[in-house]
Formats: sequence, C-alpha cells, structure tokens
Amino acid sequence: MGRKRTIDRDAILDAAEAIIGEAGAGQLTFDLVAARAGVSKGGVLYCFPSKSALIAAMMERDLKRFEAEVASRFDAGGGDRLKARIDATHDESEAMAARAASLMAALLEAGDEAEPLRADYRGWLDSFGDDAEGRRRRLAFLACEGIFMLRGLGIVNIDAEEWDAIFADISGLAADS
Amino acid sequence: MGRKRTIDRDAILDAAEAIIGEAGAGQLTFDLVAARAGVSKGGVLYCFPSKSALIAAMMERDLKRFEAEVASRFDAGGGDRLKARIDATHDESEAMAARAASLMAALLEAGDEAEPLRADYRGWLDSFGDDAEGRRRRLAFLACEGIFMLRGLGIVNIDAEEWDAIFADISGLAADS
DNA sequence: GTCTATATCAAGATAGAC
DNA sequence: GTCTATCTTGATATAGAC
Repeated sequence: MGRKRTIDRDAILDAAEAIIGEAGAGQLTFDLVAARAGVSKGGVLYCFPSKSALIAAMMERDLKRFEAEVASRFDAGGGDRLKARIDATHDESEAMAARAASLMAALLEAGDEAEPLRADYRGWLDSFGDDAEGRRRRLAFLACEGIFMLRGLGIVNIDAEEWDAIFADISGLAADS
Repeated sequence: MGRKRTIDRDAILDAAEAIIGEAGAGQLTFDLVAARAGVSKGGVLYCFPSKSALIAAMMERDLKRFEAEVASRFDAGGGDRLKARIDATHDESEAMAARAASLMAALLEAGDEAEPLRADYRGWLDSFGDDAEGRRRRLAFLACEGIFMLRGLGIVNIDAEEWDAIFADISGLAADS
C-alpha cells in the first residue's frame, strides 16, 4: 500500500482482464493494456517488467479469489474442501473460467512464475488418500479439472444444462459414488 | 500428393515438432523451422501461410495418429472405444502428450482452425448415454482428459507410478466402478 | 522512486523477383 | 512454386523528466 505509487496495479490488471475477456489472450499487448488503463506503456512495464510477469500477476490474483471462494464455501458448508472446490468451479463465471484456462496456457512457457499454480495442484493431488475413498475422490477432482479445462480452453461448448448435469455427477462421485 | 510440390510439408512439420519437443512451443518461429527443415522462411510460409495454420496442421497430424492408435486398440481389444482411448492416452509418449496439450493451448486463439479437435471432443461427449452407466463413463472420460491436460500443460509433474495408478482407477470407473 | 518517451530487435506476414 | 527483400507490429531496454 505504498503512498508513493500513483500507478494503480489493480487498474492495470483490470484492463488486462477486460482485454482478455473481450478479445482473447492473443490480443493482450502492452500497448492495449496501457491505453485502456490510461497509463503509458512504460508505466505498465515499470509495474510488470515482462509479459509473463503481467500474466503471472493476473493468474495469482485470480487464484487468490478462487481460493477465497473455496474457503468461504468450506466454512459455510459441511467441512469438505473438495466439495467446496467442485461447487466453486461449478458456479464460477464463464468469463473467469475462460481467463483461468487461457492464463494457464499462457503461463506454460513462463517457467518459474507458474509456481504458485503448480503448488496448488500438487497439494490437491497429494491430499487424497490411497484407499478406495481417496482414489474415488481423486477421480472426481480430475473430472472437475477436465471439464473445466475443456470448456475454458474453448475446446467444447457446454450449455448450462449439460454443465449442471456433469457437476451433479462429479459431486456424486466425490460424495459417495 | 501433387507431383509439382517439391517442398515436403511433412518435413516441415517434423522440424516444427522437433523444435517444440526440444525447446517448447514458445520457441517455435518460422526462422527456426525453416532453418531446421532446410527451406527458406518464405517457402515455409508458402506451405503454411500463418503460424496458426502451421500449428493446426501439426495438431491435425497428431490427432490422426492418435485416432489411428485408438482404432487399432479398439479392433484388437474388446470393442470398447472408451477403454481403447483411455489406454491410448495412458501409453502415449510424454513428448506427444506435451505437444498435444501445448498445441491445444496455442490453438486457443486460432478460431476455426481448431474445428477438427472440437468436433472430436464434442463427439465423445455426445456418445455417452444419459443412464447411470453413460454418466459414469463420462466421468471417466473427463478424469482422463483432466490428468492428461494437467500433465501436458506442465501444471503437475507425475511420475510413472502415480500415472499408472490414476489410469488404473480411470479404467476401473469406465469398466464398472 | 515513479513514470514518460524513445530506441531496438525479433518475428509474422506480404510483394514481387526468379 | 519457391525464395529474397521488405514492411509492420509488439516486446523489451534505455534515457532521462518529474
């Protein structure tokens, strides 16, 4: 919260998000972001010294939001973190899902900057026990990721009805089979 | 099979594949591809008029290979196409899987050129019935895609043991639960 | 310390020579 | 049908204004 900073990092991230939402990750350029955020290109680069830094920052913000959403459902609900995560994925806006998937894809080449994301996923995979229940819940987790990515990457279009049906099945598998 | 064409399209695709395999999709440039294939940059661009066309061609070739693999397992095995596909994914080389996932990601912005891929996935989703068995098999399909993408995109590292265990569970879910 | 303006360089794409 | 020369855009580095 430094008093000195007059450029608003969040405003830049908002602008970048808007561009991705409207035109896709391929259109994300410093020129566009700068224009949209009302900052000079150099100013953007001062805050985010490379494109992968910018993308990593967007991803980190989204990841935090998503984790907060999961935590809130976890606290409200029955104490099942996996169920909270599945429900959060189910309800996530299409815009946020598309952004998440394309950011994941964009981070592919970014190496170290994707670490928080990798740690999150590795943690989930390690959280399942080796017994029948743990393995069943791991399948539910993977199915949730599978449909999330297929939709987010634009590989399949899924209407609300199919989406709800699939998540009902995933929840069922996580809960009991 | 045009007699006139002296540039070997497959040789260009081989070169592009080699680059992605060694250095990642981010290093794929026309200059590198041309040098590696022993053709001029213009020659490459004559065959593949844009980068997304080149990527789509790589993807289409990989998709054909994969479908052939599935078909061969389907013919040899017990007549279960889903099982054939799950097994083919399980056994797919890490190199091909990484390429497949990063090509999917790269095709994100390519619009129409990803159509064959979309059609393939949509066909799979539509192939499952609405009864308990169909829905269970759909979950197995999605879990298979989930782990495939998470590994292919480099989001999680999975050793052979974990990989085999997961696919054993996926096969079990597809077969009976 | 924070930011703007400008320079540089790589890479996708095009036009036209051969 | 293929290749060379060239254009254009976007990512990044630098110089210096405030």
